[in-house]
Amino acid sequence: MIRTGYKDIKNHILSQIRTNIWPPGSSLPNEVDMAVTLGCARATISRAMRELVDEGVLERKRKAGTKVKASPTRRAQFTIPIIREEIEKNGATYRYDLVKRNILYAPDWLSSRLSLPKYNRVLQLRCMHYAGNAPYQLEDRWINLSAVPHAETFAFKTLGPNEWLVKEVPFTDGSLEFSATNATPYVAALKNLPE
Amino acid sequence: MIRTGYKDIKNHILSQIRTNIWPPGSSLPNEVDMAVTLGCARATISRAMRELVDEGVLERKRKAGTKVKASPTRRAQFTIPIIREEIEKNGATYRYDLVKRNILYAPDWLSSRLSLPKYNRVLQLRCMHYAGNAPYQLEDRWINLSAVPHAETFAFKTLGPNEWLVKEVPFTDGSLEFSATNATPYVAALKNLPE
DNA sequence: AAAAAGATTAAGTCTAGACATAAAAAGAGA
DNA sequence: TCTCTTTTTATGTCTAGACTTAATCTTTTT
Repeated sequence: MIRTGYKDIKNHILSQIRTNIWPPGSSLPNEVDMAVTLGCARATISRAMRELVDEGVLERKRKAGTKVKASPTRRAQFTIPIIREEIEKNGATYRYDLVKRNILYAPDWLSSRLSLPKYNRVLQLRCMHYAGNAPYQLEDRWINLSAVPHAETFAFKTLGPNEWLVKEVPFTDGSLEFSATNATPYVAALKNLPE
Repeated sequence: MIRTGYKDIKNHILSQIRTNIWPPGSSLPNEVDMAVTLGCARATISRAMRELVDEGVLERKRKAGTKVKASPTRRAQFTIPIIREEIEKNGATYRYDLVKRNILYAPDWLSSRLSLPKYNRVLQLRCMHYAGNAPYQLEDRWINLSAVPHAETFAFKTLGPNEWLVKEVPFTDGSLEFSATNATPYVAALKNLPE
């Protein structure tokens, strides 16, 4: 091994965990010691460990040290596609059509779900996305006009709301909250979900 | 501002993006310049930018530089809960019960879904999870015995398979594949999903 | 024995500098 | 004009050292 990079360190740590030399819950050597035994700088160890924390493998606390997570967090990550990209990736031509455009006060079920104030104006858009000539997806979207007021002046005739929002309101903080059900019964080594 | 940390840099970059000074697709100053104008070391800029790449806000390429992602990747991240933790978090007492334990050859629908070889032995477990006295969730789990052979000798009488697997098979690579449907119609500023 | 004050430790971060590497841009030659 | 080679440039990574900070451990005081 010519050089020990942070990726080598990560792999080393993972293999120690896999072979149960460092079982779940156990403590790892501290950064300084590990840097000495593996022959690299502390910063390199630090980066490797930090990434493993991000990946849900390790836990760290000041002074207490670094531990293998007792119950490793299983994280799923997925990308919310822009519909156009999804369709074009499959080789079909994308077509967009606005079916309905409506400004109204948020109905109760919506304002309670989003904890909006009473009488909050929202823009309702109903759009069809076509793959070739076949209807692909019906999008029913509600935009909070007090958060994105200039959506009111845009017609959404040719550009879908998702793409418009992505372009016009480049970045907004906030958490994406949604519910997903019906995981398929699944097996693979140890990873699966209750039905 | 006493010191400019990498978090300050991140916030700075994000605010430049939000205010459209650096619109989607545009290039950011290079690390060295930015370090000079913001008064910190290049490594600090580098870390800030690297994290923003991880978060799907920026794109970087050697020599080409750093750009604001044109269509920011919306990433959703969620944690697959250990059922016990989920129940106990809500204040109820957790109880586990094994309903069925069965070793068999993987049925066709399963082996094709997981591309297992023909005649692959699997362990089927059906377990009830109770919150207090009320049934909370029925778990139907299939474990690939050629991947985790020692699952065969464990009875799963008192400990559920999820927790056992997490403890016994500390870490395994592999991707978690699953399908989720029925996103709730949703609004908040710009974030939502097609129904 | 309990509470408060202090010491110690390990992670968290920043710096300045170095070298590596991918890719774009510029130049040379056919 | 096209292809090949060279240069340039911005990111990627590593290092050694310093300082900060949260948390634990120890000691002292009540």
